[in-house]
Amino acid sequence: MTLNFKKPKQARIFQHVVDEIQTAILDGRLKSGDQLPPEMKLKEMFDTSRGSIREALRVLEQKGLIDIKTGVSGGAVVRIPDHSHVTESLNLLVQSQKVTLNHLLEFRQEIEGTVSALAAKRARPEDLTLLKDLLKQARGLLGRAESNGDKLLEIDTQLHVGIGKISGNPVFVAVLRMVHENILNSYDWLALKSSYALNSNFKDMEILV
Amino acid sequence: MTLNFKKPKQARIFQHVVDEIQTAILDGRLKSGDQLPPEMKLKEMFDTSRGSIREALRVLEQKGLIDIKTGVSGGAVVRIPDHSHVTESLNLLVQSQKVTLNHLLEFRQEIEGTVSALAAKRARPEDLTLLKDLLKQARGLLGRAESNGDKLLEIDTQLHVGIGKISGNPVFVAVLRMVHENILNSYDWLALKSSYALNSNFKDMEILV
DNA sequence: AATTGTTTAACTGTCGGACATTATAATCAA
DNA sequence: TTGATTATAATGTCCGACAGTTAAACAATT
Repeated sequence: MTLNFKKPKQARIFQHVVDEIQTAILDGRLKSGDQLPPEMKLKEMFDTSRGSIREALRVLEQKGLIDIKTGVSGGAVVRIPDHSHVTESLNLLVQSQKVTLNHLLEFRQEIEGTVSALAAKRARPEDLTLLKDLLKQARGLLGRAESNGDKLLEIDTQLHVGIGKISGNPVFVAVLRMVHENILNSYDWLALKSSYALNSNFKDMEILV
Repeated sequence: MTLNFKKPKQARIFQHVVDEIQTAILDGRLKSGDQLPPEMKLKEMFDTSRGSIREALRVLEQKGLIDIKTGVSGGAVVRIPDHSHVTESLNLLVQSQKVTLNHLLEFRQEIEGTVSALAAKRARPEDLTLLKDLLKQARGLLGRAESNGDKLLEIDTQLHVGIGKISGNPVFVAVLRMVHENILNSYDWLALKSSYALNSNFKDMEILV
């Protein structure tokens, strides 16, 4: 037995505030778009100081759970959480070289293989025609290989995330989005536009169409 | 074109402090383990108030870039980055997206299949013996099926996340952790201890041992 | 000499008050 | 109606004070 004691980590008031509000958001008592009370009100509700409330709000903001506006009728608004914050924290790992581009590519490769198989079982006809169309566009752009990098990127994203959607499992969508965006971030994409990467990029989708 | 304007989002001092310190960490001027100056010193260095410094520290802490200790010679210490914060924000994203337990179970099933295959290719002998031992313990506990739920959970976690580690790809580890934690959250785990779920729980590991 | 107990001081944690800045909403003018 | 002006409710920022925590230095006890 390695005797794994954990330090109690001194309870801090702002942390309690964070937990309360976060729980309220996650279990639906606060829905996205809802306004939180102003800081002075929160300060009273939690019986604490404005400073502690503000520290809690900074954390919730960083977690992507609220947005904050200044001015009259401003304040904290519960946010629709999107993938951008996950992407950002994965990006931190990439930048600190804890995760490499190869890790990301390998992960995407593997996961797209399985999700494609799933998607194949569940795809409706209109899904397939959409995919087929996207693939056609992508190949067209690849053939020319000039200025249309932006358009290609857009289609690329739609393809990679699209199969997640077709699979019907939102967990795949979230994970695919996160990885995809980070790959885009760390790629010198244009330099590799005509390389092997793009030619094998859509490999897993082929089985679908 | 969807006309994607972005609001300037009013520069805030703490945000500037966050950016400066984060950049210093990411480009290596601050290495993990390094101590940041105490709040009073930072307040002078950035020519601002202690409150703004503290808000910045809360954000950096939430991002997983620093740890903070109280007491003499305490303060902010640059952290070894790990995947736990990716896991946490993935958790938030998944939890806020109407994900069902079935989605999670399906996702885990699929991803563990692929990651196991990867792990099989890369496992060193000591990895295998460790896995084998864990499996043995798990089966032992399952056979008895009494009080040792906690111990079983611990082994369960080590198994599910362990193959990610063996695969050598930290992205898998983060994602596996996320799925595992979320499954534990939504389960009335104890009620299902002896059900199908646990018996097929380790299926994908079998190919390894 | 090696524990155990005590004090010190350098930190973070918390509070209250004040004023600056921002941007909505109400008011008034054209 | 429209446009400019003003109030005002909120966040953003600063300061000063004290409480709580703990590593380290020191003293006492065996």
